[in-house]
Formats: sequence, C-alpha cells, structure tokens
Amino acid sequence: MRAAPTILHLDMDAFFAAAEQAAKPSLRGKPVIVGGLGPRGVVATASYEARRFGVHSAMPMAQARRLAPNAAYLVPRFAFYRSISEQVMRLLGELSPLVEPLSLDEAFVDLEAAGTARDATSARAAGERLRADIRAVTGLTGSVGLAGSKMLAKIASEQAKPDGLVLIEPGTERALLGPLSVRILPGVGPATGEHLRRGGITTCAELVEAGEDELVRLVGKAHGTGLYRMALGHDDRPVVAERDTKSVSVEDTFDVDLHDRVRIRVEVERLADRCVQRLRASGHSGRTIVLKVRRYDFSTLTRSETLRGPTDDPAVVREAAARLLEAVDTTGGVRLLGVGVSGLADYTQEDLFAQAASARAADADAGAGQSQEDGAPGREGAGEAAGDGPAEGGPAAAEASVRQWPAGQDVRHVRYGAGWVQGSGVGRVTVRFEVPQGAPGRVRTFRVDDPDLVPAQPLPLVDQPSSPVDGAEGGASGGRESSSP
DNA sequence: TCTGGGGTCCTTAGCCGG
DNA sequence: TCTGCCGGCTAAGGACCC
Repeated sequence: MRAAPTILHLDMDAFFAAAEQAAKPSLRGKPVIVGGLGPRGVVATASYEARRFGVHSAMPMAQARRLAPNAAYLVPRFAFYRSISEQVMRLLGELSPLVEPLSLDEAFVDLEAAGTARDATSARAAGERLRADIRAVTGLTGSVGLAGSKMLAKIASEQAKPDGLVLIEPGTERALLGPLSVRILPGVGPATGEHLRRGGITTCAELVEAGEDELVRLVGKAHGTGLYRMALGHDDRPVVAERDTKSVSVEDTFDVDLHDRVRIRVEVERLADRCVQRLRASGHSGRTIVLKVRRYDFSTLTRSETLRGPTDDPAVVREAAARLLEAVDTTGGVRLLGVGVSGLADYTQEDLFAQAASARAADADAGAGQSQEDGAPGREGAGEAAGDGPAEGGPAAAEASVRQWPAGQDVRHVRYGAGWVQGSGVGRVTVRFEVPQGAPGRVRTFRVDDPDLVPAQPLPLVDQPSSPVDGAEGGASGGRESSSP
C-alpha cells in the first residue's frame, strides 16, 4: 500500500454498446445489446438503457430478448472497438510510461512512475483531465478510480460508474471495504462466494474476523492468504506494463450439437490450423497441445499432450489434436470444440523442418480453398438456416455464396451514402442511413445482392482532420465476407 | 430457449529421478 | 539394496476475469 492514491484504474462505460451508440445516432438513449446473435449467443455488453430491463453481460441472448424485445441487437465489431481502444491507450501512455492494459476497455496506470501525481489533489486532477481527453478524442465516457493499490483503484472505478471519478483516501480502506460484499474482491466469483457464504462469511469485515487460518481451511492456501490480505486492504501487486503470453487457443460453439465423428474430426483440424495461425502471428511456438470438448450436457473435458520440443507446424498440431480426440467419447454430441497450445517458446523455428512444414501447410490451405466459412458459428444468415435442417453440412453450403449482412455492419450505398445494417433476412437487408456526427437517419430496404450496396469502414466518432478510423477493419476484410467464397 | 471466447492461475494426483 | 522424501514435470479440472 503506498502513501498516496497514485494508482489509476480506467474503465470505459458499457464500452461496446457505447461505441455503437456513438456511431449510430438513432441508437442514442435506446437499449443496445452487443453480443453473439446465434441461437447460443451471450451478451457481451448491454447499454445502460438495456440494463434497466435487467439485461447484463454473460446473459444468454435468448433471455435478453425476452427481457428487452425492443432493444437493438448488434454483432460485436472488435476491429472498430480496438481502434477506439488504441486512442484511449495512447492517452494513458501520455499520462505515464507504466500502463497495464487489462482488456480493450480497461487499464491500470501508475501515476507515481511518471511523477504525474504525488498526492490526492494532483492525482484527482490527472484523472479528471484524462476523462475530459477521452471524451474529446473518442466521444465516449470512462470512469476513473484512484487509490493506493490496484484492488482499491478498481473498486473505486466501479463505484464511479458511469461517467465519474472516485478517489479512495489512504487510511480509509478498511472502513470502506468492511460492509462490502466479499464478491467485490478480485478472485471471488460465484463458487468462492458460495463457499464463504456457507462458512457464514458474506462481507469483507467478516472475512477479516474469520482470520487467515480459517480462510485457508475454507478455500485453500493461495486463495485464503490472498483473500485475507485483500480484505484488510493490503495489495502490493505492481502495475506491470508487459505480460508474456502463456497460451494461445481457439474454440467454437456450434449452433447445433455435432454428432458425426468425421465432421468433429474435420472441425478439430480446422481449429488446429486457426490456432497455429494465431500462434505464428504472435511469434511463438509451443510444446503442449490441448484439446477441449464441451459435450451436449455442458460437461467440459480437456486432453493434452506434450511434445519433445516446441512446434508451430500446423501438421504437427493437427495430428496431435486428432490423436487427443481419439481418446474422447463424443456420443450424445458436442456443442464446443477447442484447440490450444501452451508451454510457449519465445521463438519460431526457422529451420528446414519448419520451412517444409509451411510448404505443406500452403498446399493444404489451397486444397481447402473451397471450404465453407459458414461453418463458423454465431453467424447470421446461413447459420440460422441451418437450424431447421439436418444441420450438419447440408443447406448451408448452398448459401455460402449469398452475401451476408451482420447487424451493425457499416455499409455504403452508391446513392444514399453511409449507413449501417439494421437487419437482414428473406433476401432483404434493411439499412439506416446516418453518420456519427449527424442526426438520426432514414431506413431503406434492399435486396441482399444489390450491387449498389457495399460493406464500408467505420467512420470516426469525433470530427478529426484524419478521415477514417485508423486500424479499423477495412474494406479488404469486409469485402471478403460478401464477395469471395 | 439456458449458458461465448480468450485468457490466467491454482489444486490435485501420478510418475520419475535423485 | 530398500525405503522415504522431495522436487519437477505432466495431465486434468475448476474458478475466475473481461
């Protein structure tokens, strides 16, 4: 615990939903829900308007639709959010060289490391200035927590939400934590919370009262000692700028459970290839291959195999994953498959083996060229159509060439200009024509194959000299969705 | 109509070598 | 030579986080 509240936690308010509202004037002040729109999707972010209906993140989308049937439902556009996040992180970087991003919308900043703030007054000033800068640059609001430790700074930003700033004065921590639920502490989720509740502990004060030994008995050594310290307000974890990646993984939940063993095997190999792509992109190779299978009843099992040395060879990973699959009983069906690599080495193999492997991989990719991208779950259109058929493979393939218009996608029409997809179905796509700085716009409907309608890049949320949002998912990738197979 | 995707860390158990 | 202990590694699962 340091003497001054110089650790800052920033949390953007309802980030994904707020970004969509900023981009789409007609959605401002309305309930907006961003998440997977397939039959097994969950809510990623709900706007504050949607939260009033009881919708919250991680809730099954079907439940959200029951609670807020009139909300706008949108597919997440990560490239767009990432471009905004980069602007925010840049502002944090100006505040201090020591910034620890936790996700696209959250970060810790060590103000002391920069000499930006030495006491409560200067820390508060830095926090308020940051909030104003974020609003000016992105048009969005963020909440700031300031305290002498990470844990308390995060609790402070939580209390500051939405669009506020809370500073916890050193010396007031224990009194502040005492009456709060144990669930506010990092690392206390539903399971640990229930464990503690059964032991008669629901507040931080009761945690302290119970004592370290009792907590270790209840929840284990590492957890127990950590919990006791946290409840006392002790947390000396430093702000860490760079974190080494420990594992890389890819997983898919299918709209319909998979039963066919051959199809399951094909999916595992596809996942293995995607995983290796990510592995290579991050400049790593890895030794341990992990297969994850979630069965029809939601029970999850993992099987892993450690190789003699690290690899980034797609054929090696594919074969290992297939071997692991052999040992798994899939009767009854599987809803999710995943492939991961851990035990990462900080290099890629650049020897002859690796080169031979990449040549093989290129051949394999060319062979799989006509593969159905439609297999990707959580997609609109083809995915929905697959729901009523015998599902596995069938009708979706025929629709692969039809253009898809995910809800929320930015588009441009030759005659009407910039807009976004409000919805699509039965061969039609509905577009609302409006831009971030403008007034709510008009809605028009087109045929899904209308040649005058094309996917477009997100527009900047705030008027700036530089035109399109940098780093955003561009026309290249948008075009791929609609034109090529 | 249940429950995403990408991670991290911890615990337990078995095995192996010293 | 046998036994016990310990550390390190591997495998599997669980909890948690955003």
